[in-house]
Amino acid sequence: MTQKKNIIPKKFYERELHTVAKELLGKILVRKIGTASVSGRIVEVEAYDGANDEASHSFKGRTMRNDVMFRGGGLLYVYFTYGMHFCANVVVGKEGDGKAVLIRALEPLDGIEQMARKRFGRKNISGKEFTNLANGPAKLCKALSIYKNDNGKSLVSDEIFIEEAEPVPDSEIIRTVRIGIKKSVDLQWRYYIKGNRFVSKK
DNA sequence: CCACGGATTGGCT
DNA sequence: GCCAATCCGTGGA
Repeated sequence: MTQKKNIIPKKFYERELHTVAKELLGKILVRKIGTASVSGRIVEVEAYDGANDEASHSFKGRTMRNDVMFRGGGLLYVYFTYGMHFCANVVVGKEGDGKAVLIRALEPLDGIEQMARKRFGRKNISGKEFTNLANGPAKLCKALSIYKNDNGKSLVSDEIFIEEAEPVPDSEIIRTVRIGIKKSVDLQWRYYIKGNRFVSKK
């Protein structure tokens, strides 16, 4: 099938930060690489707010690095960290807001052999390696070939987009503190699907 | 199973 | 200079 799928429209991303974060759970992130398609179900996210959130890249205002976060909902914000990793965010809200949702983990769906090659250099992998394909923010970027040149791209496009899917009921969503930050550590702005094998950390 | 530290670049003080 | 929205290998319990 080369038919257009149900790509989530820009309006979805322009709503309230935590509403968008929770509703992103269960949706499908799709990356087209040539004629191939690589995709995964979003199972873990974190919200970052420009205001009252010291852990957010946007907290201290607009700079060259975080500019995409301020351009309004529906864009991909990719940042480079620890000298070697990329992480992908969905920009949320209106122009000037500086809000985004970090995609922290995917359940691999299509293009699993492609992901395996990107992550481990071969197409045949163990069960443990399968669990490890995209269960972290930098791992999923490597699996989907998301790099710095993808920063600022529209998610309402043919190349990289998020597909509609059945919403995950509130009873299946765990809300807890974010991972790997040293500021605003008490905000419970991390959301993940209860019991999912591909969540990075319980 | 868990804890720890090295890798390695670029943005900001 | 400092240190980061991370990952992986190593070493010990």
